Amino acid sequence: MPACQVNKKNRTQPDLLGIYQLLLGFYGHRNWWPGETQDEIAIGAILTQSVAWKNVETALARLRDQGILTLRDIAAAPAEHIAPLIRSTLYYNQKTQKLKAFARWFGTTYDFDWRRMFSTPVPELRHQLLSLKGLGPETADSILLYAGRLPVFVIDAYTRRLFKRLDLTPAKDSYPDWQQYFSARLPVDPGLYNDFHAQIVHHCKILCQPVPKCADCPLGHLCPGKT
DNA sequence: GTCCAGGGCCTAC
DNA sequence: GTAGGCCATGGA
Repeated sequence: MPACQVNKKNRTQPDLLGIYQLLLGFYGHRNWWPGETQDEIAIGAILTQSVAWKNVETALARLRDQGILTLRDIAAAPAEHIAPLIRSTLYYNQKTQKLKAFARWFGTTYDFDWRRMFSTPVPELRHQLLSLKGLGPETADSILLYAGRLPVFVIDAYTRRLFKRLDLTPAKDSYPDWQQYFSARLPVDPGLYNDFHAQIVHHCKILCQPVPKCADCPLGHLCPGKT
């Protein structure tokens, strides 16, 4: 029987910090968002919606090739110029509009100045981001955590998959409930939030796939194999 | 050919 | 409030 199929009542379940420490011990510090600048992090956060990161890398490289490196460039470029460059990220017409809407708002509201933007109180800034068309909670929180280094835990499909398998879930399967579940159980630490989420993504790409690779999994003994 | 990948919006009920 | 369709590429 794979380790992750062990009956859950026979398991001793550690807390979330314990899970993080197991992943950290296995994979090492990942401290990450795969983007060079704050502008790239924000662009990548929008482009990665519902698509594998590899496709985002292709799009970012094409944008760079055309000299579109910043949100100021995105705001200035015509939509018909941007769309073909980001074809690899699926729903490219929608994403072009999302990128331009965010870039325009960033320019008019904060003059493309991240420091100015992140001096806004977090709840107010998050509310502003969520009011933009095309930015939902995951994208907004990715920008706050990874571009702004603010203590906002990001919930994504990987996080839900892994912790559902571990049977560590909030009562309700909604974004705010998941976020509250993590926030209430972890110290307020953007560095921890960053690396924990990075560990989850890395772990899910390698081992906690739709068909899990239980034999090599550092969490296998904790996981009842649920999906 | 089929399935799925780091969402979010909109509509119908 | 919630389920389901839509968006529409690329790699396994």
